[in-house]
Amino acid sequence: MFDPVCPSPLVPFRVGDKWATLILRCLQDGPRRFSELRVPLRGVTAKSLTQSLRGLERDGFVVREEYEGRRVEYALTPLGRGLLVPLDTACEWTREHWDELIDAQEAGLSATDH
Amino acid sequence: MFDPVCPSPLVPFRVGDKWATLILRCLQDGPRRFSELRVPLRGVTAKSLTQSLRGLERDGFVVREEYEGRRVEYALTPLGRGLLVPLDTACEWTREHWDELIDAQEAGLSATDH
DNA sequence: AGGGCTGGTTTCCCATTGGATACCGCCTTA
DNA sequence: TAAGGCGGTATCCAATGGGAAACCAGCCCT
Repeated sequence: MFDPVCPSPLVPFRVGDKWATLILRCLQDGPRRFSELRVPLRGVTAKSLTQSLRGLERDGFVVREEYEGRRVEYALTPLGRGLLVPLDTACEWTREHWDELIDAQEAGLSATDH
Repeated sequence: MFDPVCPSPLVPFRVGDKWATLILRCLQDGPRRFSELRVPLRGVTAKSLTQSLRGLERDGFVVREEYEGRRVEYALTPLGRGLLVPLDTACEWTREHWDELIDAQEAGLSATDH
């Protein structure tokens, strides 16, 4: 899922911007630091990560907590945690219909090639 | 929902491009013609509608059926109909948490104003 | 014969998204 | 004291998304 060559862009569901769902998923097991998020989200630039986090924060899905020193943690709010529920439904549907999705897409693509 | 001043862009869920979910919703009660889709989808240009329909068709969520004369109908495929299920879950979650979403968003906005 | 409707296509243009890169102040550690 | 990690910002740039407007062929109606 976090692999740069993963086909997740094929998934018809998106939440917010490109990285938002992945960030929510990264936070589901507890708060994470900025640099801890950059590891699983391979390929995300600092700018994009900041942008997405600011968006999620502005919309109340994530809180930014600054501790002593420069330590900063991002955590889900109750609202953000709630958002994971329908997101999981969507992910599960996608997994269940993955083969159909791929087949339909390949059929659609080969229909325009010729 | 189809009103041009409707706040649906605030919803954190999107499927495909800007018009895709609305098109799917328009098709849930049966096939519709191109011009029939333009009515409820107020403000959609012919180009955008064509683009979205081609995308949904390419991905196997919608079929384009050309009948005698120039009559053309768009209908959901089984896959497209299935997609409505998790989409409904997402819509319902959004409706249930609408007030929280709005409140959180206003709080987030006023935090940057000052 | 002309005007309108249907189902688009084409062109142009602009705003937004997001990647690459360089840079930054602060802090800890060696 | 220098090096490196942390948590970003600033700048530039290319690709994409999507609206506006013009156009079009084929049909139907009068």
